[in-house]
Amino acid sequence: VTARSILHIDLDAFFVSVELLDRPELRGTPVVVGGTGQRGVVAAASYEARSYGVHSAMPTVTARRLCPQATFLPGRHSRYAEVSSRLMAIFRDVTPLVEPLSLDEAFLDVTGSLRRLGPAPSIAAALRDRVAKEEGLACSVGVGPSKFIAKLATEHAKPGASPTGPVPGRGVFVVVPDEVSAFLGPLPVGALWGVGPATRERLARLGVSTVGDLARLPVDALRASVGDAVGRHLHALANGRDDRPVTPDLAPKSVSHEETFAVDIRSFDEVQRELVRMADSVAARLRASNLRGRTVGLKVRYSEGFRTISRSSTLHEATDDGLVILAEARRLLGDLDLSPGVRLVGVGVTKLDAGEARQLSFDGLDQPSDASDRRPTERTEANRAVDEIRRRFGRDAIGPGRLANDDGVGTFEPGGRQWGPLDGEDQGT
DNA sequence: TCTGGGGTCCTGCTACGA
DNA sequence: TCTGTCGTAGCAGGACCC
Repeated sequence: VTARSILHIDLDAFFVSVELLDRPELRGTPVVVGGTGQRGVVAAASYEARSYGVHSAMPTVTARRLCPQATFLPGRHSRYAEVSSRLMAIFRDVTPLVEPLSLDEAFLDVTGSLRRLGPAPSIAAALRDRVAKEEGLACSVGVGPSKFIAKLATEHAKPGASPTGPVPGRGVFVVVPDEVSAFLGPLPVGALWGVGPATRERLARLGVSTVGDLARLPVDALRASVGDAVGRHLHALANGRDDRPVTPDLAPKSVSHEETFAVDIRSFDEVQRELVRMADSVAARLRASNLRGRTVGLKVRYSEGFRTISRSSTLHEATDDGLVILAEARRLLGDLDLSPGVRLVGVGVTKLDAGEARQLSFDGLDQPSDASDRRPTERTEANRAVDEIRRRFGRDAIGPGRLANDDGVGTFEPGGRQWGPLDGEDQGT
């Protein structure tokens, strides 16, 4: 078996770097992209902002306290997606085996490209040059014999931040097969993909703090502590075993939309109104991806204790119709007590199937669909028309009647992604 | 204190049929 | 017919990732 050559590419402070392309005057200053309201979190921070202790997932309120002079930007998901698709195209020039992990990260299996393009570290360096030249963006690349080693290697390639300012990174970091154990051994267990605070705490109770400690632990002790599947997986990783292939075109397994409100909601009517918007958004995205889902899920998070509950149920057949999803979400909402104050509501769909071409025969026209009295093919036609109108005139051009104002104008915003709620006064029109 | 949004995967429980 | 067991599916919740 010949060793594989896997690259893991990670764009440096991606969202911020894209913003700087459009606002070069902010270069070299602290910039934070993320929710701008009271309940948002940081999605990305420039290395200048990181020197003040700001990091992603930190509440924006905390970031403002640590670095009040930073420029806070709300984030433009569609712009990042557009740049990301060009980056992925560059990666696919090197190999068709590109597995995007997110907008700013991907695995590349270049094993089959070595004869044509040279050794993996040279491919990595060439890719960095191309991304810099064509997109004006910096990225870091990890090279290793497996996905997991390549990903860890990237951490050693990235820039950093110290209290005195940004620290340049190596750009490319290579771990060759012979060096895997020496590379892994001293790393903290938290460096392993899949070890978060909860698992780290359990491992600490077993006296495990480094990957080397974990590798020496009997697999059965590990399974007893963290569960069967997780235990086996971590034991293999700690011993440098990871044969997961780089898989392009992974099909999505769920589609969801959730929102945290700037101010808690207590009324049933308000929650219902949000459900209309979210079900519409999820359905539109399903149709855009030619998918349909069978299990509908509802998520409600209370402010009190940050407690989250979820309810789900499985339909007789898969759907991409907002009304069907809405009806099920409403049923799941049922008699939940909303009086403590709801900070987040979400609607999602799982158990996805490819939405095969619709049967346009007259079969089944006599039965009403689950959610409305209208006939299924009529609903399909209506949904198609809505999708077409939105494609031509924008997302706000048409939407569920319940979301319209008295004058018939609505802010439907079905698919917009945000990084936290807007400030109260900006929300809802 | 404060903790987004969109995901994946795993676990524990229950119900159910063979 | 009753009882235990096993595999599987559905569901709720949690951990984790970027």
